Amino acid sequence: MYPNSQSARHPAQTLSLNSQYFPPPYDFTGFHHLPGVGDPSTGAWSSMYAPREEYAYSFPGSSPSSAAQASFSSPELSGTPTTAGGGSFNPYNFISGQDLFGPKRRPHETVSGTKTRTKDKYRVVYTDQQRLELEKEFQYNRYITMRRKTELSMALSLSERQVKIWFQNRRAKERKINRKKLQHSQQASTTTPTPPAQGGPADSHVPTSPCSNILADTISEEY
DNA sequence: TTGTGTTTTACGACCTCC
DNA sequence: GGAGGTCGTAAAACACAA
Repeated sequence: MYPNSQSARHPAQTLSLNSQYFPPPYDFTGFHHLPGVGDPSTGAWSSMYAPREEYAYSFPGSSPSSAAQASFSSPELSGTPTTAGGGSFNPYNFISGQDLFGPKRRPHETVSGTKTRTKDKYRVVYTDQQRLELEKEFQYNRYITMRRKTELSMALSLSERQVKIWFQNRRAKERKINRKKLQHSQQASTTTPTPPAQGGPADSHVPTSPCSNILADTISEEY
């Protein structure tokens, strides 16, 4: 259940944060609208793969950041009441009415009679900027450290709990994707006479990164 | 517009580790 | 015992075909 429990618990502590990290182009199929964001050809990702020290958060308004300055035209930023940015991103004030949860769990109320959820909303929709920064961190390290969690929560106006859960959900998403790829590769291997190559297509996206061991262990668990 | 499938937040249950 | 992991799931948000 606990892949690589030795290192996965605090994986970043075993990493050299100054080491270079060149992850592969990432498939942002999960993002509904990220116009101009995430396209390696535009250099929008150029900052996200920098070593952590060079990757200090610098949002528009503080200092230029290519990724952070990407233009957002999604309804989440332009029209949704939960986002007050409207295009001008303020890292500490771009989700009015959000992050009402705080680090501690809020009292629950009954939803639909049986389910308990936090009070104000069943769930909020994170802005593209928030997801982008979370994704950047995820690409750097599948497991966030406490320090980075604190930094991210402050930078993105999310609670640490939200950041933690986002990473949990993100890892679950990756496992799900890997399972699908594995199923497809297995189906292909059963329908075609030629056996699949070692490490199959499901592995092709795994970056060679400081966290590659963790990734390898995590992914190998799936196989 | 509406029905339907998928993705995204958020949680509870249960587990391991320190 | 607390923190944080996975897993399963609920429901909102979203995409898209008809």
